[in-house]
Amino acid sequence: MTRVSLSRLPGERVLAVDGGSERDMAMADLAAYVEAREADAGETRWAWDDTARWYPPLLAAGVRVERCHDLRLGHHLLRRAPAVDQQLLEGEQSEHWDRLGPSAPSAPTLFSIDDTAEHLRADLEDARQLAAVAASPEAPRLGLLLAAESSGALVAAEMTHAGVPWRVDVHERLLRDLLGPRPPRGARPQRLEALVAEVREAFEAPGLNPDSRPELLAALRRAGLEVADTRASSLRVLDHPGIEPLLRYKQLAHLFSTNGWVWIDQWVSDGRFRPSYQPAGSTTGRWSSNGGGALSFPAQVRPAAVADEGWVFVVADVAQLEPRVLAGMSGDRALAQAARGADLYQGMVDAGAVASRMDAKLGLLGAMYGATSGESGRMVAGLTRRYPLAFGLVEEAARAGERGQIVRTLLGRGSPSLGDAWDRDPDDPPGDPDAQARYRRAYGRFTRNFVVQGTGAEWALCWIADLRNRLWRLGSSGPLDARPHLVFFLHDEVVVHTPVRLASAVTAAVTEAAATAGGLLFRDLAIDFPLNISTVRSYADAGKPGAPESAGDGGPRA
DNA sequence: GAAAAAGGCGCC
DNA sequence: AGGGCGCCTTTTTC
Repeated sequence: MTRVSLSRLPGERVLAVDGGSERDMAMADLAAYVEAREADAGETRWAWDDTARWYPPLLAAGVRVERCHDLRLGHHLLRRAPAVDQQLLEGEQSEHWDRLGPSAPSAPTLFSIDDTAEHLRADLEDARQLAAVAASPEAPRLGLLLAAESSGALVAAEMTHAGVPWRVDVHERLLRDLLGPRPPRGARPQRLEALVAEVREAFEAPGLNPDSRPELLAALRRAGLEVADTRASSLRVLDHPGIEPLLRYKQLAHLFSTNGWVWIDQWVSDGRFRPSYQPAGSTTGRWSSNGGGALSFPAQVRPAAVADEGWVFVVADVAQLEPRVLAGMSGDRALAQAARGADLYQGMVDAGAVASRMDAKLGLLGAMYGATSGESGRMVAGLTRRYPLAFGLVEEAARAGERGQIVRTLLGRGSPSLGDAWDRDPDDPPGDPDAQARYRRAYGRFTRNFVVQGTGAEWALCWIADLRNRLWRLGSSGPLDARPHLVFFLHDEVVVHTPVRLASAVTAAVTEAAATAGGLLFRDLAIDFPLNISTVRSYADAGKPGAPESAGDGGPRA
């Protein structure tokens, strides 16, 4: 494996450092240089400051990169990793790496807005990170985590580049059916306007703006309805003729503002929905999204995600990812046994641990989220005796958090400190013992969930990293644009866009990648990660039993 | 008048 | 007194 670090130099130039040799080239020659090295051996690992800055222009030039080391992600991760000697990360320019945030998705990628990032020496930081990992007692796990994180960054850039196939005509028909024709800028669609009229009439409140909470609350109270807030769940239980149109209004208004015509204009181009992903954007290591709303891909508009002609989606999600991860990381063989099979909760019932599936779910979710009362809290107590290792692990993580200690994921990602979380709530001074105790308990719930959610994110990273490699090999005989590729990923779910003839091979690849991820994380303790997999023409049809590729997309096709 | 906060909803 | 996010609108704050 050859490591080549790439640094940006002033004046549109790039410095490539390969072992002892340095090469200074024009930015315009970069794609050809990278392509040549990739074609040559495929044994190069590129080390660069930020995949989101380097990779999109390479992809645009038709260059695919096999593997990389994302120094920004690596630095951020190692800085918070308890098993890393922090002194090894310090040195020339290290404070710049400390300050490096994610690059803006819309920023021009070839021209930096951040001057300091322009002069960062990637080779210096790369050497520090390698030394820091090598010196750690957890070097193998940290190495795996950095590799997975960097692969994830490649996946993110590739998914934005490829985009989710999007039928604007299907989406617009859906909007028209529900809302009416597209209204002029600033106006409500016909159907919404009609519902507003209904609501105003029912509450005898002419001029009421249902989007205004104070106005709406006042109108509800005038009608004799005692309600503390205007949430749909609070309104649903009320008995008044105005409630039904109001709920309908809220639902459609949300569709209109969040995934309406404006959203199409902004996020769909050339028949592709291109959200922006931010790997490790959440402190637990989960991805976040800073454009397009990839984290809430509403079911309402999924019918518009339709595979190209002759192509299909293979959609896969993991059943009960986090409980399975908890079984693996705690080494709880009883819970691992319950996880053998498609339904972990049913496995717990079959083992006689709980009376019903619902109890099993309540207990496990309560343990992972920190429920203290109610049905969920009671189930936790009973299940702790049955699964002491698994429940003990999250309990210990919560105690550590309450003591103000850092916790870590299986591969070594550290949680943010209690102090770092303070600044979210600056008017909550440490002086008030009551407030402080509340805050510590809240932090304990966070650390409790952190270890499971974070390790779940690590499993998912390993999954998509391995899947990416498998998909590439699957399509190696065909031309670039005929290869199966990932188009969407969200925590425990993937969508692969593939030519029909490769769909069954993709299904196998997704399954094998899940097994690989489990093996990487949990080694000897075998944990099952069963997938729900559908092959569909439209994303909306995924997960429906007995909805094969023949299921329609609603579109007019021959 | 712009920025920040808050309420609400969507996803896992 | 259940974790993590983003985004939209209105309201509040500076």
